[in-house]
Amino acid sequence: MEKELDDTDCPVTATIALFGGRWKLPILYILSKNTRRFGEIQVRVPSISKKVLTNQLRELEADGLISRKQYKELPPRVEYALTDFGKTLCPLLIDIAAWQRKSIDNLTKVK
Amino acid sequence: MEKELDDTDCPVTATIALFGGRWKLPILYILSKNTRRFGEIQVRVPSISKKVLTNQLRELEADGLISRKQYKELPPRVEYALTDFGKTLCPLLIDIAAWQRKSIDNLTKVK
DNA sequence: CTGTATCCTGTTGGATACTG
DNA sequence: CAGTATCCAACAGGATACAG
Repeated sequence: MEKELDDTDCPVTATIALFGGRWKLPILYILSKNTRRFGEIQVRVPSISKKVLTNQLRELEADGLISRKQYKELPPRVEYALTDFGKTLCPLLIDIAAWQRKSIDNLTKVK
Repeated sequence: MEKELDDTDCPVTATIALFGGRWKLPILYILSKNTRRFGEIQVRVPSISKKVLTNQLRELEADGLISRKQYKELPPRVEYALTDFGKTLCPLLIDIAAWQRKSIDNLTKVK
């Protein structure tokens, strides 16, 4: 009866690896609303540098959560969107946002 | 109509700050099952050092998600448990675990 | 048992400049 | 516009030793 985490500890850890990055959840949330260009994402994630944003996007792409479509134009245009797999996270994003709204008192109280 | 993240981007970020640490979600999950002593947690979170575990526990405590009860015994005993506030995260933990189970194929595929 | 203190290394992330 | 390249500082995290 000491096996209670074999099914959910490692899984939880694996999931965290997907969107545990400091900016990944916000990015996923933004893309859940709209396909967005690089600059649009950057504007919507305050105080993230191009370097870090690039890195986070690459990781999300490598994990199959988002897609990257590059248009061969001048000036260049790149659009990011959730993949079908990434879209399966949307309910979770909504739950997290709902939990936060419910708990905002506690959050601000501690701060 | 460009306000879609004022309500949920920052909130998501704030929530991530609570359990975004690499080990926090596993720790919370473990404590959602049982009150646990320091050593018990350490055994159940593979390859976490005492230093990091201590740090994560302190942060979770500071955020009001877990409580720390120290017994003045020899040898010392310390028990960690979810606070009422921490318990409100349980449904979220369950959702995350459920999502992972549903998506394990994609997860292993990408790896 | 439950930590703290110290040292040390690797990674992360900011600033800046540059490219196609 | 959408990055890449480079340098650098700060912090995270492991190993080890020690303490109450």
